[in-house]
Amino acid sequence: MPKTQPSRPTTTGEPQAVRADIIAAATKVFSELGYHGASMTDVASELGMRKPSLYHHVRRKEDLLFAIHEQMVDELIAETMVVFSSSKPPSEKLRDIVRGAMDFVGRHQDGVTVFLAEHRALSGERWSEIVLKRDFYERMVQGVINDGTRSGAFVDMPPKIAAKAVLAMANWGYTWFQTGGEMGADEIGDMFAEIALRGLEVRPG
Amino acid sequence: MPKTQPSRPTTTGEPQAVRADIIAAATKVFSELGYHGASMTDVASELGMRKPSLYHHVRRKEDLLFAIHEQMVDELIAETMVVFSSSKPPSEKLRDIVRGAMDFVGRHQDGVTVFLAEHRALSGERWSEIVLKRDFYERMVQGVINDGTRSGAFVDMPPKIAAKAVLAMANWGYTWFQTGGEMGADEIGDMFAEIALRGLEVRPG
DNA sequence: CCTACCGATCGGTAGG
DNA sequence: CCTACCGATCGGTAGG
Repeated sequence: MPKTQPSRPTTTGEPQAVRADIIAAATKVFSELGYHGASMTDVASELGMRKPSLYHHVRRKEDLLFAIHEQMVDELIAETMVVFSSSKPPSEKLRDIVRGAMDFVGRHQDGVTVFLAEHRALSGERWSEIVLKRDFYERMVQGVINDGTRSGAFVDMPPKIAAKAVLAMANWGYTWFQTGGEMGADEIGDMFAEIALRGLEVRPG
Repeated sequence: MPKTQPSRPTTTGEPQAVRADIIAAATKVFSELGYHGASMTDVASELGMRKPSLYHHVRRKEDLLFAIHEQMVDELIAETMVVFSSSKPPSEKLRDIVRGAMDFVGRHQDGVTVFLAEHRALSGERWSEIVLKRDFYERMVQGVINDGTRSGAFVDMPPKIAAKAVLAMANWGYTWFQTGGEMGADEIGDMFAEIALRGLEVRPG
């Protein structure tokens, strides 16, 4: 009795869904065990397949790590660009940025965990590529803060330090935020934005 | 009948300097390569010895990870207890806490990196032990914020969220602070404390 | 006898 | 998508 041929011996044109599933599985597994603590067998198991089958779709383990990083930073930049390009005043832009950052952490906690804590295994060139984008994001935030300072809305403080302080609140959320916990990411984002704005805004008094 | 006890590799009999050197080496190596990315050979090399010699002093790799965690959290608690137990008002205590936290990051950047990013490899029991101490530290900070809110000095905001926001600034510093950079940890700590206090204090106006 | 340390190798598992 | 493997390296330990 001859067995039926494999239904899908395609080598070109990987279906988008397959790649997305693989990245999603890798994101979950890497965030739980850490990049070096997770094996490709773990990722394959998450997908219901064996390691050699996974290697049919992925060349190297590091490629998955890079794909996760790229996905996260690209999406965060895209969302923040909308805010940055608006005609709102700096204080409202900063509020939207802090809210958006915390919301992003809530929506992509596993991906953010990998992005913020698992970059040491990336090659120098790939890490540089990610750093370039990450710095672009940070410069948008610094720009908003700088605009606020020059318009007299914010206190005079080095925009780099102020941006680090403000983004830290949301970034750090990846270590403790619980989906389905007492408070939602949106509520927490509102409070962080409140603290950040009170901390930076010049108020009459 | 009593026989002479063979000298086992006990922690108590170990010269303090040797153990301190080993923990220092592991801290450096783990922070650079990550716990799983670093081998015991790497740690041994850092000490100028071979791996089996290192194993004469250390039972398991995980013991080193735990020792680093314990050292960091114990020292941070000890330093913060002094501030917490003082008779200063909440706003000044919070300023000292933020300054102290950032200063701690500057003085122990490698150790803080391991403490904040490399805990997944700890066993459940040992991680629970660390979490207990970490939570004790956080409750001190929450207590200061709560005191400030009840005395009318701070705005009314959930102390847990406010503490997360304030501590995030310093914690996040482990990812970007550079010893010998433009600004010292003390200057950055002052600015973070300024943002945190402006963000939480109720000011007339 | 002790310590500190060595070269060699154990059972398993990593990425491929 | 599988079984069957590889060169290397992992954490940990043997005897001397």
